[in-house]
Amino acid sequence: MALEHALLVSLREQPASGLELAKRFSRSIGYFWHATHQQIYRVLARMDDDGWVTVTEVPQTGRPDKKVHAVTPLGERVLADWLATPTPMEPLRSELAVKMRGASYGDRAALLDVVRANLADHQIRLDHYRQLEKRHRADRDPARETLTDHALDQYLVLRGGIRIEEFWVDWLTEYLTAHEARLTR
Amino acid sequence: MALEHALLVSLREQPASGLELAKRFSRSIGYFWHATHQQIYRVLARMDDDGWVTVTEVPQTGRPDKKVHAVTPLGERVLADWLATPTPMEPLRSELAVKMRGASYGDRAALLDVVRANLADHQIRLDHYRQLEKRHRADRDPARETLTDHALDQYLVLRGGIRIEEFWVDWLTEYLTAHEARLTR
DNA sequence: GCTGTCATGTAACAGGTTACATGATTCG
DNA sequence: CGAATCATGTAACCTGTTACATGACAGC
Repeated sequence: MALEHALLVSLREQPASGLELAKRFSRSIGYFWHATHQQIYRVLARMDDDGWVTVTEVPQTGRPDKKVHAVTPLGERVLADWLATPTPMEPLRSELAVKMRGASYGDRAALLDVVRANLADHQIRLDHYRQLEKRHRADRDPARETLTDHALDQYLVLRGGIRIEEFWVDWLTEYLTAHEARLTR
Repeated sequence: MALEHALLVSLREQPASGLELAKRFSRSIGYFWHATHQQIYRVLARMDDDGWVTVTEVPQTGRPDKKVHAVTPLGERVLADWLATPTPMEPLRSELAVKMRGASYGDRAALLDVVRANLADHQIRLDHYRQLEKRHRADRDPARETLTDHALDQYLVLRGGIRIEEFWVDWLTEYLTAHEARLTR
């Protein structure tokens, strides 16, 4: 039950419509959380019912009205409480890892191709995140002390995104290297 | 829909009862996949219906009978097909990361404690995995060429477990260090 | 005219979690 | 005698995914 809270974080940064939230979730927050618009609409409706957010219909020219959601004082309290409660350690869940482990029960060459495709995807995403980091440094350096606490948090979460993609690139490379060494023997 | 396939991998390594599988999932395979016994029983029943596994009741002395599941030729084909199909890149989903990002909307000191607790958990798990790796090396080194392909896969997935825990330890340490530096300023 | 974007939603289903239930045996 | 372990399961619920639906405007 964390999508609610992820939405609260995003809405406290900036009130938004359902679709705007969905777009944010494929960017920054999306380093570590993902949600489709259908899911977001459903949860937003519940949050409105529970009084965590208020909804304001904003008319627009040349496009449909949008419903802008903003966090209420109750929502702020709910978020603050959640932030202070311990989070149990979450295990990574990876289909690819299961495939790598079971490789000998199928066509290994085909599986190595699957791994290569995933490696390429992670490499692209890593490059993208590194671009973002570069832009961030160009904006702020060398006056790092001027960062607000929240901007520092955003930066550090981006660092996490970079690190997780480095994990994938390094690990998948290790896997491929070990098996390619065998094939040529 | 990957629990089925994870179970097939585990059952090809060694036929097992539901509870035995649940235990394995909190160990080796569990580096990257987790499942409770309730879920495993439900999925095993479906796999039996679909003819992917056969069930043999094995009487035991002094404890309840167990139902040992073994993979059928059909199950083997299903597994091999699955192994050769591409896996889309899976985003990491982390509640802790959302909290770190939203830290400024709550009590930051409390959140840093939450992060510290998670760091300690990951450190313990990393130490455990490193022990396993050490044991593995002691068993096999320096005759690494004698490893079967499957044993190599098992080792490389353990390497992934080590790498992911290193990711957590390094990243959470970076986060704490950056914020602790602020507090003492 | 077709495709894409903005914007909101419904419905059905699949997957995963939590709580509860049963019954025997072993260990302190 | 009580607690823990082995072993299997049911039921209710929550979360997340996929497919489908609507309607208007913008750009090629």
